[in-house]
Amino acid sequence: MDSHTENIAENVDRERPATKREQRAASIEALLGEALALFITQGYHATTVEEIAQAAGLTKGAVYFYFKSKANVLKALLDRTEELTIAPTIAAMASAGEDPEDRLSAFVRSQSVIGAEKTEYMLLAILMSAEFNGSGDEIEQRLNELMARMEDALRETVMTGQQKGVFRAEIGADELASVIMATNKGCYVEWYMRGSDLKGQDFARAFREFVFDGTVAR
Amino acid sequence: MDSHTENIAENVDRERPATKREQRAASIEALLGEALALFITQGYHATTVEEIAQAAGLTKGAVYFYFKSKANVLKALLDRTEELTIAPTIAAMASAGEDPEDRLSAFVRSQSVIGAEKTEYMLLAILMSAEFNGSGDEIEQRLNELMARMEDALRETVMTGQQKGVFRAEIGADELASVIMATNKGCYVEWYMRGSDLKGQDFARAFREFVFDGTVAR
Amino acid sequence: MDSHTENIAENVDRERPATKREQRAASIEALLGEALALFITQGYHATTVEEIAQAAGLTKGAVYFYFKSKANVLKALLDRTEELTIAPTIAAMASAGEDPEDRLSAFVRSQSVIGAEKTEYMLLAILMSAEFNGSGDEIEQRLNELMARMEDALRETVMTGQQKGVFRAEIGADELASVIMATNKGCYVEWYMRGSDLKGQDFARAFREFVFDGTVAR
Amino acid sequence: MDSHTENIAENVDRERPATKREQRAASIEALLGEALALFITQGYHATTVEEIAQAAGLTKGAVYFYFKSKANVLKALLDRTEELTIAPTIAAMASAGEDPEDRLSAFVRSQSVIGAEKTEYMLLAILMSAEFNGSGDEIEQRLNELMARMEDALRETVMTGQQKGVFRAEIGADELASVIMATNKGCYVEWYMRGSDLKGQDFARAFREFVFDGTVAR
DNA sequence: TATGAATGAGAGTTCATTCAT
DNA sequence: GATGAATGAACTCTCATTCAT
Repeated sequence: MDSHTENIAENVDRERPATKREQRAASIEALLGEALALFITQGYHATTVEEIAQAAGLTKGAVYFYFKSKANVLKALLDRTEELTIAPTIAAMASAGEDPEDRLSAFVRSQSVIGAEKTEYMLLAILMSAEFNGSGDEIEQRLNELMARMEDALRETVMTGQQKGVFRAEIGADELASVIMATNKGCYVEWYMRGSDLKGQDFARAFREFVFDGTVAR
Repeated sequence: MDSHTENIAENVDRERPATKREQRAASIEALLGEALALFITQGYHATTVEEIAQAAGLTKGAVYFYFKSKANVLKALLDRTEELTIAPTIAAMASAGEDPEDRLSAFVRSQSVIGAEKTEYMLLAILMSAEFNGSGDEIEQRLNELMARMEDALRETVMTGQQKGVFRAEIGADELASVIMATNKGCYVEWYMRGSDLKGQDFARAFREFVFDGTVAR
Repeated sequence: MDSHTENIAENVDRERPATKREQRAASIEALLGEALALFITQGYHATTVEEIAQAAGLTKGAVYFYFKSKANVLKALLDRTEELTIAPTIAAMASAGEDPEDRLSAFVRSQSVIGAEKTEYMLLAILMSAEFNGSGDEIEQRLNELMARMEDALRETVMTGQQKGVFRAEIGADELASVIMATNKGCYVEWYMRGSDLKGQDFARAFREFVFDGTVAR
Repeated sequence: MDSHTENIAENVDRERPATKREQRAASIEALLGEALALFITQGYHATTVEEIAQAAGLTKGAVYFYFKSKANVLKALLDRTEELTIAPTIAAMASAGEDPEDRLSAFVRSQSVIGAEKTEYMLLAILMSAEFNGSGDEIEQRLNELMARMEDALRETVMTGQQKGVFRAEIGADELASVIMATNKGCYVEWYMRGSDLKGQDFARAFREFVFDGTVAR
């Protein structure tokens, strides 16, 4: 229906959208995009609503019109993070079959790809986890749930691998899974902070080898 | 009760220091200690000068009397971080001899020990790096130098190891060193955030194995 | 009772008006009704245009379409207040003849009846007088005129009564009339705020006796 | 100790107080005084913290330094209201003996005197009651308690008088007491809004006669 | 040595209002 | 006839900082 309308009005001006629905979508997209970039580079608290609005070519009021509060902007971004990064990774692991090595491989590959394509969303979850840790905020809870979903899937895979004798068993599953996650998160942050100095292919490969060599029993 | 204690512990009264010099030192110590804990748990920006002062049993004015600014409190803590964590690790690597494996081992052990004993200082450097990243602040510069000293030492060791054929050479030294640092930092943060759920021995060991198995050529 | 009225007014469908004129009238009626209730319970400034609109099942824009401004909504309500409460009371006094006691009685009865039937409109005038007092607003002027009309009629009656020797004369007419008005207003507000705890008949009677016994010479 | 100091430093400058304690007291006094005037003339919500501060020759920050929130400024004023107007009136009634007429007389006289001397505090309670009515605010509760104390004392006196046959008994005690309070409150507001037009002596006398003649049985 | 009063810049948020559709 | 996007001014509140004492 919507696409039909677009087909008719061929050279639709995308900067000043014709319909209200389009305008709404465009504004929300602009605001979320700028907020994502700003939250990552400056942190949530150090970013002002005014900055987000101005970066999107709007005013503060527009942010509150669409999101009601600054916290809701972050929440909307976390919804996307779940959808674009957490869920795909868990799905990739699930569809990799029963073999723990395949699952770990799926995890590592999925995160590698996301790290290349959706870096910012994953980074957001990691950085906000640190910023909101211990705040008692509702967002802290949300972030914990988000990360826990991935960590749970990882821990389960690690345990299965240990039971089957393919993953190193002298270390507790919880601790091993935690170090994997730590490496994963650490690489995201490092890549973000030093990315321009590094070769992406090499960096991603090193990350994968670390996880694999560190986890698989020899 | 209090006076009784005072009578016993002759002139070393730490609660009510006899001399001005001691009082000065005690106040500074209290302020820095509380600031360290608060910066880590809440972040720098989210921590108010008032909170620091109150936690130390003083008032805001005292913070400004001793440190002139909030930023200086952090700088003082970063001085200690360098002294207590960065410098010892670099020294340990230096005194490990020429063998790259020994040096890497020294790095990994040193960080392991620090992770157990001076966690907070190292954590401070890592968390503040994230918080100040891209701020253009003078502190950002200071943090970069701090971390760079450790990363430079690590990169040099990695390069030597690659040249001698003992470290995996198919990945650039810069990228390999970065993943090591990423794992290191990631483990600090993970330990800080989930420490109570994890067995420290296992976690530290997993960290060491990750770094070793991921770095050494097979 | 209400459905009976509807049965008489045959095809007056108030929920989905057939003609635009009817729709217009229905929307205006809904908006004014909700605004009246909200201004009384929350005050003018504490009531938002959005609240009024939502309560009437419309959006903010509709309020501005019909009334141009929030102030105009109040002005429209004050027009009705004059028509439904002030004017009838003055008319009742006028048609009570020349006898001051009859006139006072007409005032007191009229206000008693209005207090039972049109409480909200009279209350609006009283509460808004307090809220806008000293604001320098145009509405303040409007409210002053509204109340002055009633107070003038009352003062004149009091003066006549004093001259004829039927009302107590040791107190100035202005002051006596003011205390009558004060009692009147006070009772409206008290009834509004505590109405559910009180017996209306008794309360209204006490009001009438206060005014009469306090005014008539013994 | 403090008075001793004052005695020594004879011509103490009261505009720029010497000691911090004096400065604190002076600032608080100025802020509360201006807040009282503004809350009465403009209402609580229509008064900004900035206005209060400026009127007292200070800045917004000072208000928050002393009171932590705008609501606390009002609460502090309500404490004074209780102390200066409610409590004295109840005390006057209590010390008037057992005779209901004496008690009513004490109430009416006390309120008359307060109306002349502490008008603003009593007015504050009355106006804020209207403004906060139905807000669900903590302050609403506080105001209800405040007024209830006076109303309870009044109702009890009315009941006793009715039982002894000296007050008119054909009207419920609750309703009679409510009309007395309504008259009382109405007169405060009327006096405040029209005071400059009226003779205070006459107005106060009219108020007293209204209450007495309306209450006492003939 | 340390306090407490006070400031001023700026944050998040609300809301009456406008206007294209 | 009515909507929904967007604005801009104003509001409450926070906080690093200064300074007289």
